[in-house]
Amino acid sequence: MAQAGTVGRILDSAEVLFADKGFAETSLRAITSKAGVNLAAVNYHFGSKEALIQAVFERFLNLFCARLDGLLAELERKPGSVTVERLLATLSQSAAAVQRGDPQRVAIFFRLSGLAYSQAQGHLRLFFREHYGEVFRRFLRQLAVAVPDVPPMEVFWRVHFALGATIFALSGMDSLRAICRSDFGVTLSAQQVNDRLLSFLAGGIRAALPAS
Amino acid sequence: MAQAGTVGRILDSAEVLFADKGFAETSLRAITSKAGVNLAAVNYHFGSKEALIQAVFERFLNLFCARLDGLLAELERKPGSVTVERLLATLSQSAAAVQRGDPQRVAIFFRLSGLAYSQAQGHLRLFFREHYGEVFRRFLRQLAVAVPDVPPMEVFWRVHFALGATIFALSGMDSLRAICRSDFGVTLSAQQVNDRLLSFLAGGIRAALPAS
DNA sequence: ATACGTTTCAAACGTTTGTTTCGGGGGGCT
DNA sequence: AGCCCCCCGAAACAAACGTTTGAAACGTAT
Repeated sequence: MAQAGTVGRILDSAEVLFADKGFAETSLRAITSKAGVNLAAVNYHFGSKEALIQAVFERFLNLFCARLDGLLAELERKPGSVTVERLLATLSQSAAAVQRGDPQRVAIFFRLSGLAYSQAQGHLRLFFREHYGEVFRRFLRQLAVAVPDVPPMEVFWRVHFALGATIFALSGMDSLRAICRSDFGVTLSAQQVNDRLLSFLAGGIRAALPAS
Repeated sequence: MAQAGTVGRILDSAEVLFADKGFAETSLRAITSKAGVNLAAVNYHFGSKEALIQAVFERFLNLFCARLDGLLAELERKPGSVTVERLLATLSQSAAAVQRGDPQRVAIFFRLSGLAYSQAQGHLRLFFREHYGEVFRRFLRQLAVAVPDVPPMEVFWRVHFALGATIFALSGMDSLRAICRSDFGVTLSAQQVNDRLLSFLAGGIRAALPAS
């Protein structure tokens, strides 16, 4: 992590600090001193703090979406066998693609997503839709095929519900596991939490439609 | 909203601005000028900005938990008929208790919850557990009864997954409804979104257990 | 009317923030 | 060599922030 150039070191430090404290609560001085670079380097290489935040996201999302796009393309070549579980597992695999050696980066990725999702008032939501909306719609399309009993619009809503459950659960997984240990005396691995989450999501996506 | 005393006006303005821009991005000057009070009033009445944030939450959570506690007590008096759907509806009703005349306050409540959950890494979770853990465990106990096939620890995890889905879906409901309108040409009411969410959650909570 | 505790007000405080400036190298090119 | 372009570094910048201050205004009980 310390070998890369100035730009890489800034990104590495920024993503950790952002995930830890939030965007506004992390100063450029904290980032640059952790990265061991000059304060002015951020504005020189990225232009502004906002642009740095966006760059951090881009590095994650490019990895995630590239992997997801490839896996979806594979699945499209063998239709008929796409199930909800397999599609959800595809998302898991894609998320794992962001770790780049450090397994903790998956957690960082989800925490950043949670931050962005709740701050969505501003530029990040538009940015996401503009740059990665295509992959997202591709996923939505395949999922609609996997659950033919659920109308596309219902699938849309359920995917967003699932997104919320995922981001929320995984961004706070550490504290949840601690509570689970103290309340039930059981320590779950990240993989076990992931399995439970996927079961929950699959059940929700396949649930009976509301009365209305 | 402008009739109440200084303390009330500060709280009213603060919750709107916080929900709109986040905690760090909202200055005390913005709050006090919107409330029409002096800047120093916040530190005089609340002590600090952080204490103000906490006070905003307490006002919401007291309403929510009081209502939830009452409804759960009612349900406990007629056991045997408690279903997942009824328990989830109980939560909906409790959330509606925070609106205090203004229906928009429910959305504010959820947006604040989303912000707090993603911003404070577990700290708010601890605060919540300390102050309102009793009500929460009461709910958990009843839910475990309603789904006897799901072990209590699994219920614990699923409730937190459900919490995430709820907070994130409802805190961004406005933009989601806009996307739904543009993608499907359908405008859903808040009630319709709520019904869909509850179906999803019930399906997730009752889902088949993971293989493990 | 006087005295008292509470609340409000304008002003200033000290810090921290993101950003900018300017000077100095280092390596490749003509 | 000289020139150019890219990168780094220390310092300074103005603005915004949360917080504090001390005095004025208030209602109320003596």
